Amino acid sequence: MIKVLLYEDNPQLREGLSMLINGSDGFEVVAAFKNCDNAPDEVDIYQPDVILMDIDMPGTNGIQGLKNIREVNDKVKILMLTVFDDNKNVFEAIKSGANGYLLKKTPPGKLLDYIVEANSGGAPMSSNIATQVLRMFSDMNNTKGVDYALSDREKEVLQLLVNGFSYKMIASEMFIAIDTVRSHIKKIYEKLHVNSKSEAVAKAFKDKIV
Amino acid sequence: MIKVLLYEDNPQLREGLSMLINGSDGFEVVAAFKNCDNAPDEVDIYQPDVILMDIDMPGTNGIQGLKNIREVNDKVKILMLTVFDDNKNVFEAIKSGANGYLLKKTPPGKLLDYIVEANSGGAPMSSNIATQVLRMFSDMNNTKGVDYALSDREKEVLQLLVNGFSYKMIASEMFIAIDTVRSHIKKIYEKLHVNSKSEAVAKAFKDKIV
DNA sequence: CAAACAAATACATATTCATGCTATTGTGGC
DNA sequence: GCCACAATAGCATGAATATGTATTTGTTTG
Repeated sequence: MIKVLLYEDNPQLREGLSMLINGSDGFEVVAAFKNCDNAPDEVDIYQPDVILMDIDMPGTNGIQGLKNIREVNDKVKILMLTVFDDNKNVFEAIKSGANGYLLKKTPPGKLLDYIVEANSGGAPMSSNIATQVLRMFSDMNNTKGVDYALSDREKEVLQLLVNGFSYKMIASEMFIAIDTVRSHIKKIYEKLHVNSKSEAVAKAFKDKIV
Repeated sequence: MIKVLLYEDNPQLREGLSMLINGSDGFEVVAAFKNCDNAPDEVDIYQPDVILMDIDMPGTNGIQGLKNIREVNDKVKILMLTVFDDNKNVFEAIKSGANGYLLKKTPPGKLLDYIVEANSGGAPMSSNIATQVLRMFSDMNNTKGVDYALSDREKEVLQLLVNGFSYKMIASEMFIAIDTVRSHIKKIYEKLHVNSKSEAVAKAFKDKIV
């Protein structure tokens, strides 16, 4: 018997989900609430195996509820439910420890499968969500960054700037005159469209130049 | 009719997969190869919709094959097949543009579902793979970094430094005197063990303080 | 309430930066 | 050989930064 806890503000949908789940063998809705204001306590009381958590709720929303629960319980499986495959929320939910992310339009039969899957340690995701996750993943690790066409020498200087070297230190490190360092840096600023050392350093990090 | 291209070194498995797919309505195996040595050309010739790609193959392996194909074609859906849910390969495959990642023990019926799902833009993953991906994702983004015990005010200042603000700009932005800005920054430097703006900015990025 | 601490303010000074303009040298391509 | 360009170097000037020291005002915590 998989014990399910529901968080959904829409009364019709909450009732519908409860009936669907309670009417299926091996599932039981232990409780259902319309917001997450007391989620951690409720989880503690009802000891569910799986939580279905709506994202958009008045009061404490699903993402915050997820975080609150995860602060005290990282065992219960939490499936996020939403109408949109909103990039920002997906990302936030996943990094906050959600076990899956489903669209509300998920057909009822499939929803039960997903609950089972989550309960046994899987990570059910609606396929467009999964696609999005993979894309984020690959974006995050493949971004070569913009090409600012820095010369080798300029890259070297920028690298040293990033490492916190002063002009003087760069000069002695690279065996060139400090005025040369100045020239290089001026050129770097032009190419990066910045006008201070710290901006250059920040940009170097952001655009993964270094 | 979904056109499938197979890469699998084991002859039995290759035959088995071919028969399964060809024997199902709406699927057709356009070709099957035992390694990826000429994958990009073969993809070009056979124009498949979906590629099933074994990871462990002699010669050019699946990961490399994936990369080679993706250099010339980012439209074809590529499903990786493997016996292990090997962390490193999963990661590498995903960031190289795989559309899904399946374990070989996936039951035949489900495999066909997955092919359909990939063909329609989804990202099918065996559930333990999905779990792993989520975990990687959350590990990667939850690293709070070292705690330097910066005060709220100091964090605010550091944030502005990172955004390339000068002392003067920070002062007017935060409605405080420039001398106060100085004090805050000095304190930040002490806590971060640095002694220049650009070092502070670099450290803020590295340690994900901002 | 007192102690501890963060936030804010002030002043002084040496160093470092940003930016302008100019000029020489070396290298690769046409 | 000439051209374009990167790398080097020099000079000048005003702005910004780093660092020290010291005081006042709130807040939090024991």
